[in-house]
Amino acid sequence: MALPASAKPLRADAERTVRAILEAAERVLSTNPAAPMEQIAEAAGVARTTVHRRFASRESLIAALAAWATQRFHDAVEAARPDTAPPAVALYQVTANVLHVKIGWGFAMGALPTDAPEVARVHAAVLAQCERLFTRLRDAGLLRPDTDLDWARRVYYALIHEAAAEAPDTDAAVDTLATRVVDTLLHGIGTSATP
Amino acid sequence: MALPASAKPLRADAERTVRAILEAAERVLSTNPAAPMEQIAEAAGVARTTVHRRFASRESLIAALAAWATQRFHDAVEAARPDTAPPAVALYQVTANVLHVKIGWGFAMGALPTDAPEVARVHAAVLAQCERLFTRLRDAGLLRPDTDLDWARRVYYALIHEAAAEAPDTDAAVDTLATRVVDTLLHGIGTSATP
DNA sequence: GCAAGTTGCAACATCGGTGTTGCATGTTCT
DNA sequence: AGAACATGCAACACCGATGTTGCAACTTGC
Repeated sequence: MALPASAKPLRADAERTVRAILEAAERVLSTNPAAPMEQIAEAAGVARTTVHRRFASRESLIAALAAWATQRFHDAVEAARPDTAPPAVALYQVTANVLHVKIGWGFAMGALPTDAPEVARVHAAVLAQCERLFTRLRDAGLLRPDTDLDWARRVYYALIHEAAAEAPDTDAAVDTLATRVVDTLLHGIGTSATP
Repeated sequence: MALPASAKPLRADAERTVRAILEAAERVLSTNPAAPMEQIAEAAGVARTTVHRRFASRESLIAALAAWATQRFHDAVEAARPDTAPPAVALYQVTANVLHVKIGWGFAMGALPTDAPEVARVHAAVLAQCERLFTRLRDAGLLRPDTDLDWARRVYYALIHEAAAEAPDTDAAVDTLATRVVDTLLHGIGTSATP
């Protein structure tokens, strides 16, 4: 309906504007989800009417933001080849890749109602991917045989969410965070092994 | 300013209304933080004007909701005697108590801007309490000596948040969840001990 | 039972955000 | 250079949420 991408080949000029608006929306809405269009426009360095020209309604802007972030999310997971790489490697790689995206698009990825079927579909796909990866990890003996995979997945998501809150987006920083996330996920923060 | 408690001894009648409104606000706002006062009033079974009579503005309703939940939060932590009980026991007890409160007041406790100094103060106090408990756990040899206490605390909060998402508020269910949270916090979901 | 307090209802004023239009001034692309 | 496109600006209509008031009917507490 109001999808700006793949509808008409936008002029280079306008394309930059769209990007600026999406990035501004991420920044502004992450600190105040109810912020008016005016603030987003201002943060993007454009007039309010321009925002409305690119996104018919506030709703469609939100939808586009969600779609954009979701696509990046999906790409980040796929790039780690979670179905074919050795499970331990895949876990680390997925973690690092997703962290990289989530730093900078955290709001759009997390605190956004995914009404759009497009977005929900991708999220479901990634969820299934995650489920498969965890199964492979369990079969490889890295997770306890009786692991509740749903709980495991939710803990994993939560740890990534927490780690992403520490802003820096350097490659080194991302690797440090990913290491910490994977280590905490597998071993917790305690000293002893599982009883 | 707009604190309905301890200002004037409200009539039993009105007290019930205030409670109903706060509970309704929790329910409604948790599914839609931007929901209009009308919906909250409807959910509470009162007229919109009544809500305005008890809470001068939307802002003050939010503030009262945050204050109410924060108080319960604080009480839940204190009831576990985290400074005097054996650290392992305290950890479990705090977890169970907080889970009990967080199920049912999750929105007010988590997704609420804590502008009020009252609320911020209590949150800071609980945070310090948590820090002390984790130090005691570390000194008791239950956490690795090199543990990043800030990361540990954030993981702990995140796990509680996740666990609280599973609605049931039975004593048995809370104990099951608390066990899972503590176990995951200390040992993660992997098989082997820390390398 | 009576006074004080509480609620629902209807009506009103107000405000801020949303979305639209027209036009003049740039910018892009070929 | 010229056509097509993009943007800023100003003005407007509109809507829904907020907050207020007055009054009649009811409940609570003593």
